[in-house]
Amino acid sequence: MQHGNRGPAPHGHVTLVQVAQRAGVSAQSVSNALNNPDRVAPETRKRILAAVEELGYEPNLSARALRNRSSSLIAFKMRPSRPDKASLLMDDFLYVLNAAAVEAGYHLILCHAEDGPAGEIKAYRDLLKKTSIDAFVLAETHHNDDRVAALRSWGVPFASFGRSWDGDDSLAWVDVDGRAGTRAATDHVAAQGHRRIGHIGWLAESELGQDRREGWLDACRDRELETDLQAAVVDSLEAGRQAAHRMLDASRPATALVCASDTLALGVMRALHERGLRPGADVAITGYDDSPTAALVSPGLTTLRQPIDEVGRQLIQAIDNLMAGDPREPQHVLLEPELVVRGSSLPGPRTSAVPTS
Amino acid sequence: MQHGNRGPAPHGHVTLVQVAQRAGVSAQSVSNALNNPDRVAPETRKRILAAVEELGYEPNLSARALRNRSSSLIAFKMRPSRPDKASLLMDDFLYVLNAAAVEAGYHLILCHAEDGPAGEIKAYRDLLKKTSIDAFVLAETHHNDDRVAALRSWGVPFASFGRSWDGDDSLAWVDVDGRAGTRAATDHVAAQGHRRIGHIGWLAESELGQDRREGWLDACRDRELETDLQAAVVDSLEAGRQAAHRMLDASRPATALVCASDTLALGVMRALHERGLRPGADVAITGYDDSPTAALVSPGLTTLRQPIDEVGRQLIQAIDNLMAGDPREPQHVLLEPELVVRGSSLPGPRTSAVPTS
DNA sequence: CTGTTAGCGCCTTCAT
DNA sequence: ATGAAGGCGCTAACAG
Repeated sequence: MQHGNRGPAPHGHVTLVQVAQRAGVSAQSVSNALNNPDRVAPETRKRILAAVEELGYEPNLSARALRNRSSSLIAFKMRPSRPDKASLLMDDFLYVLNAAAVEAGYHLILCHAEDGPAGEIKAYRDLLKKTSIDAFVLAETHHNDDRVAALRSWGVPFASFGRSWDGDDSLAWVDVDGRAGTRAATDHVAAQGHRRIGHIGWLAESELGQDRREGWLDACRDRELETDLQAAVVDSLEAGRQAAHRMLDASRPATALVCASDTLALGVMRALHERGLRPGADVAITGYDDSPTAALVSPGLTTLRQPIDEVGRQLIQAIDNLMAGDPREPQHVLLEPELVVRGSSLPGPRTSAVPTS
Repeated sequence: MQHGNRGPAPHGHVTLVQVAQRAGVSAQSVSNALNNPDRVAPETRKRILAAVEELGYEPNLSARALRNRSSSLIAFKMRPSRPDKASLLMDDFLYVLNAAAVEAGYHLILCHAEDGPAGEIKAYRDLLKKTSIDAFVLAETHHNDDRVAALRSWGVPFASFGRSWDGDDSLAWVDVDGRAGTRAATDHVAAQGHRRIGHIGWLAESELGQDRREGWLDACRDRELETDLQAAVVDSLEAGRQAAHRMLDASRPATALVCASDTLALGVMRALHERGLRPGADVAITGYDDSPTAALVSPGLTTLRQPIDEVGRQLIQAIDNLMAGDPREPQHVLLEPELVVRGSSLPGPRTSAVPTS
C-alpha cells in the first residue's frame, strides 16, 4: 500500500503518472497505449501494459468523465412496484441489464423520479446536469413518448425496452413479440380442444395490450372461433377476477381464458377458486410474462417467458453501437417469447407421478 | 459521440464560473456560499443563491469527485434471482433504497459480481479502483462475513441489511425481527385453535433461519405445544412441498404449518393441492416476506411484511451518519415485521361477500 | 512515435 | 469576507 506522491491516495490508488514512471515513459504515452494503441510503438506498448498489469492500474472514471464528458454510466429509472402486480421482471431485468453493462465496460446508475412522464424527464435532466451520463435505458415506451422527445432534443443516446409504437424508426429498441406470444398461447389452448376462448386484455390505450390482443384474434380467426369473449381492463388482479366471472357467467361461457398478463391470469384463478372450479381441469388459463409467481402457484400458470437476458444484452449492444457513432440505422430487435406450459392450461389432473408444476 | 469537444458544455451545463459572473463574485465565493455558508456575507450569499437558482446550477459530480475523492455514489450488488424463489423484495428494496439515497443527495450504482463472497469482494475492489464510491450497502450478512472484513480493511463506510450475527457491533445494520415475526404467525394460528403446528425452516447454517425458528419455538413453549414437527431445508418450493407431505403423513399430522419464507409456504400449498386439501380450511399456512406472490395466490397467503421502505431509509441514514463522521456508535435498527392475514390461515370458507384475499 | 502544454469543474490553502 | 493560485487524474492538441 504505497501512498501517492502528494496527498493521501486512498486504497492505494494507482495513477497514470505512476504507471508512466514505472515504464519510463510519459503519462500521455500510457494513455495512448490504453486508448489509441496504434499511436504507440508495439515495443513501448508492451512495456507499458506490463507496468499497468503490475501496478494494477485502473483509469479513474471521475477524471475521465471530467475530461471526456463521458462517464461510462448508463442510467435507468425504476418504477415503484405495485402491490397487486405479479410482473416483477424488473428485478431480473435489472440484473441482466447491469451484467451486460458491466461486461461492456459500463455501470448502471439508478434514477429516481416522481410518477409520470414529466417527473421522469425532470429526473433525467437533473441527473445530466449533475454528472455526465453516457446513455439512458427506457422501459415501456408509448406512442408519442415525451421522454423520447426530450432525450433526443438533448442529444443523449438511449435505447428502449419496448418498440416505438409510432413507427419512428430512428430510435433504438428491443422488444418482445406480444402478438406472436398470445397467438401461441391461444393455439395451445385450442389444441387442447377449447372452442370458447376468451381474452382478458388491457385498455385500448395500451399499445402493448393491443398487440397482445391481436395475437389472440389471429389465432381465433385462423380457427374460425368466435371472438365475442373479450375484456379490456386495467392490469390488476381484481380486474382479471371480475372479467373472469363475467365470461364464466355468459350464456355460452368461456372454457379457456388467455390473459395479457400473469396478474390478470391470477385474477382468473382467484375467480375460479371462488367458484370452486379447478384451473386446467375446468377452465384453461394462460398468462403472460412468466413472473416468478407463475411457477409458484398451484397448479403452475402457463405463461409466456420473455427472453429477458437477451433483451438486456441487446439494449446494451444498441447503446454501444450508438456511442461508437455507428452510422447504420439504430437497432430494432424483436424477440420471440417462449410458451411455458404448466398445469393451468392442461385438462388432465396429475396423470404422471411428476407433480403438476 | 463527440469526445474532447472544447466548445460550450452540452445540455446547457452551467458551471461555477458562470454563476459567479452572474452574481458578480468569484467562483470560490459561489463554492463557499454552497458548501461553507458561514464563510460568506449573508448579503452576498443571497445574491449568489439567486444566481444559482436562476441559472439552474448543479455542481458537477465528476469534478467534485475528482477533487474531493467523494462521488456521492452508493454501491449495491444485486443477486441473480432464482427461478423458484418468491421473495422478490429486492425489486421493492432497490426502489426505496434508491429513493432514500436520492433524497439524501446520493445515487445508487449497481455492482456486478461473480457468485460467492470472493467474487463480490473483487467486484467491490474493482469498482473502488475505478471510481470513488462513498459507501456500500450489503445484504444478507452472515457470521464472519468476509465482505465486512474487506470493506472495513479498506476503510470504506458501509451499512448492512441484516444484523451482524457475531455480535460485532461496530458495524451499522438494519434488520427485521424474524423471531418476533414467526412468533406472531404462530400465535395467530394457535389462536385459530391449532395445536399441531409444524415449522418448515431453513438449514441450521442460516442465522436468519435459526432466528425465525426461535419465534416458533417461543410461541409453542408459551402454549406448551409440542415442537416435534419441524424441518430444516433449503429455501425452495420443492423442499417446502416435500416437508409438508412429511408433516401431513405423520401419525399425528400437522394442522398448521408456519414457514420461514413465502417460497416454502407456496411449496406447502402445492402439497395441499396435490392432496386435494384446501389451504386455510383444511390446513393453516403462513409464509414470510409478503412477496408479491403472497397477495396473488388463491387463497391469499398469510405472511409477514417486512417494513422495507423503513429499512431503506434507515440504511441511508446510517450511511449518512457514518459519512458525517458521527462519533457515536454505528446504528443498529431492529424493525418489527407486520403480520398480514389472508385466507391461507383462516378456517372459514368465504363467510362474507368479500372475496377471500 | 513521443513528450509538453493546457484545461475539464471544483475546492483547499493561502493571501489580500 | 473575498479572491488568486494550484492541482485532483486524465487526454486532445500540438509540438519535437
